[in-house]
Amino acid sequence: MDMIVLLGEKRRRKKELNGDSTLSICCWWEEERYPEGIKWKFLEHKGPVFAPPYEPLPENVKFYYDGKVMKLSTKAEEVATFFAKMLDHEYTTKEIFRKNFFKDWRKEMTSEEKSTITSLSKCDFTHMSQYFKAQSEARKQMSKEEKQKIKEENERLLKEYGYCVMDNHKERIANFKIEPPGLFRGRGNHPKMGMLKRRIMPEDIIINCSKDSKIPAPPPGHKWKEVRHDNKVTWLVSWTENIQGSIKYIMLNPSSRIKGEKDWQKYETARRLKKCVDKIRNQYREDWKSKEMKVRQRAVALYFIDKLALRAGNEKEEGETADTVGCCSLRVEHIKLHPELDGQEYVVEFDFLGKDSIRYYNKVPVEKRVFKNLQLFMENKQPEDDLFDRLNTSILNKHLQDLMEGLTAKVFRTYNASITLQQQLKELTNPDDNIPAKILSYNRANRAVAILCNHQRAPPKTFEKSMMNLQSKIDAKKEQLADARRELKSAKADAKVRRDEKSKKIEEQLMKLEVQATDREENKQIALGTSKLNYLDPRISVAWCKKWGIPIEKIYNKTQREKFAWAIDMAEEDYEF
DNA sequence: GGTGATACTTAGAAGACGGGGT
DNA sequence: ACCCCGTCTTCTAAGTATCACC
Repeated sequence: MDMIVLLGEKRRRKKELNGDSTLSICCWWEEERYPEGIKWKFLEHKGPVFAPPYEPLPENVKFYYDGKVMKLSTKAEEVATFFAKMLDHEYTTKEIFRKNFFKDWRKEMTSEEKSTITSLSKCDFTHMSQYFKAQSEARKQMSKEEKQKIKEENERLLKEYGYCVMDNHKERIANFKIEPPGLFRGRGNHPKMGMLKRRIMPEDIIINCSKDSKIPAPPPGHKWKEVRHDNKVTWLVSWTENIQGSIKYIMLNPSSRIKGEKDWQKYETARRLKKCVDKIRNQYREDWKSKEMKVRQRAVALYFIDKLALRAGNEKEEGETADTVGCCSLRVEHIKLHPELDGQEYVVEFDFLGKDSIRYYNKVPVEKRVFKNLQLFMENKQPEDDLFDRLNTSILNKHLQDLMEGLTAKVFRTYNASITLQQQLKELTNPDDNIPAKILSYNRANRAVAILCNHQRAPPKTFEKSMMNLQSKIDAKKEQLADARRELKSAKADAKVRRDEKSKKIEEQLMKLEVQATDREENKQIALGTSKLNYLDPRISVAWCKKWGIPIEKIYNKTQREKFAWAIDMAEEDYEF
């Protein structure tokens, strides 16, 4: 595989540089890799950190039912506090949320409570809510020493539980704290919103570690559900969550060998797709003409996945989650066909909710054949029928596997994201620009990818204000520049040079602010982080930084540099995706 | 081919932090 | 010294994909 060749090449280069006859290994990416399936040989950790136990409210904090003070049992009170803490959120006004919450809350009540509390609308949590607000206010007002104490306690916890040993490395664990109990908040219109997420106990926990490691001890008086020694998986701890019945895991940080290697491999697969994407595109264009309906549907779906970077679209259990779709699960109601729209022919209008209930809205001119096929697929169907009724992700991925080893639908997103970044960087970088302007170009290239992948964010609540602030800074700077120029004009010859330098400096500052304003404005509803972290081959960015003399810190923050350490070490300025 | 279980990646929001301005 | 705002970090939900079993 390419990776192995690259590995050897890099080592050789390093060896030559060092004049070293021994092979010096310093990082995981210079190590030998395990055979398929084996994830580690040694794994030792301290187990998870549990959520702190519930602390009952002080006596003076009251809950009212139907206008009268009511003392709740500890269990019922705990669940009530979950609701009280969310009182300001619009969640708590939603019918489904209230219904689910009330149903689960009642399960925690004593029989007396159950018979008294029969209506959520008669419950008054405002005093409890005020108490929590005062608490968080008090936390902000804590003295330096108190804050320091908390910080030290967190550091101690991190030091003790935040790391594990996997083979020869001490690795950071991503999420060593067990999720605390609370009310489930789904995204979008989730049928289970408001349900009680129960407290996880040691008896729920499966520990995974190696036989010859020091096995973590359960909290006193408790037992683990199970201790196993499975080195075919990467997780350290797992438990089953009660809302969807799905399994949750404690795994390693992105900077770890096990995650980094996989990430690297992901980009190598995408690069292999680059080599055969033309062939695959020709193939699916041919398949638009197939006699078989199944093949045509597959070919049109693949075209969407490739052209529009849609997700695969697995089936979901109805009523268990928010109603969202991806490519294969698109329904007739999610597209509109326009033989002609705004002077363009064969336009498909997409409007559906994707992952996290983020809306995908796009009007796309397509080839005539695609358009005709879509008309065919929609014939005699109801709006709620599947658009691709002969297709699912399993069929699609099986086909992709035949086209290229390791090819799945998501590889197209990775490939198209990375190749777009590379192209856009080539197109947008102006060699004469200064560093801030070059970074604007980088962000614009990144933005092109985020738009392709439909990575949106809610415009920050303070967006307008922050733009205003920036604008007033710009105005002030302009004023300053005008002053400096007047001074320059009237300055005596011997002071001219000094004055000129001053103007230049102010000019540069002004430009930096203006670039910042442009960047922020363009970024109002776009989230760059997701593509940067998950879709863009980091070696493209590293190479770009090297080529133009941009410090890598301008592109990646500390966490990102840790995650992409392999790429920062590996990529040279001539790297090509 | 369908189905449920499992393991892993990808995702936006919320909360914590910290640096610059006053 | 404090506060405000942008950035970083954490949190955990929501996807993708594969596999065993029928």
